[in-house]
Amino acid sequence: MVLPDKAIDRVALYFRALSDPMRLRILNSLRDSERSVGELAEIAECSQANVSKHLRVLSDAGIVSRTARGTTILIGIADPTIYDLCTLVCDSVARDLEKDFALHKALKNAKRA
Amino acid sequence: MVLPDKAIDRVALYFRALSDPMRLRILNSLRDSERSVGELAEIAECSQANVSKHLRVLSDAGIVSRTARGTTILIGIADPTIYDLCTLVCDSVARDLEKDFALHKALKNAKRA
DNA sequence: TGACTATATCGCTTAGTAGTTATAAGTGCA
DNA sequence: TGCACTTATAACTACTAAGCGATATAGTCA
Repeated sequence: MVLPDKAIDRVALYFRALSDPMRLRILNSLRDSERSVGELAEIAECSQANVSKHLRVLSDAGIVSRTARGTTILIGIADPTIYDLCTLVCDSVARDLEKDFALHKALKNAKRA
Repeated sequence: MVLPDKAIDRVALYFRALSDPMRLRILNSLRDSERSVGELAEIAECSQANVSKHLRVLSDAGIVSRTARGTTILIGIADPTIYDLCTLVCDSVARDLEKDFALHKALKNAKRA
């Protein structure tokens, strides 16, 4: 498959939006319900200014949506695909960790022998 | 779902490995077959040193494997999951672009009216 | 209108990373 | 042993991004 450079850049940008622990924490806390910026700051244990910047990255990537609700802004998931992505990656990471663990165990056994 | 911080960091690292256009190009050219570092540098139009660094990032994330074959090193895909990921993201990006396009068209029509 | 609340943005510092060139390290071969 | 070839690393520059505090903006209510 040949992908045009622009598409590749776009895909890279999407992955980049998901490449920060703080942003993943934010997304994780949006699984069940929408939340205000303030709530997210509290949950993610992070300053409001910082959360706001991360939300900007996420909404630029089209992952997150904002809805003005009175004086607050509700943040929700615009693209549920991310949870499929995260599930895939989690599985992959888990397999990797198991492999590490198995290797570690094998080394320990080898040393004992 | 509550994820431990370490797991989140690991997932973020995985996404980060996929968040660079050059690395995506490299991975894209590994779809059909393994390739040497030199070949990858040629395909991706990028210096050998740079490719080497990108490959380090990819193999640290467990995405790519290296096999010494004589004097060269063959790079292959260790975790085919990435292609599922890329497909999902490509679809999502495509939807987004269509939305942009529809919006653009609507705006043009509105202006004309 | 003015005070209050919620969110976004600015300026700054620090850290990380993509790219470069030059060089080192490893392997196979004459 | 020394040469050619392939890959990895080091040192450097330039750029990007994360974090913080302070400030600006915008909506709501008295």
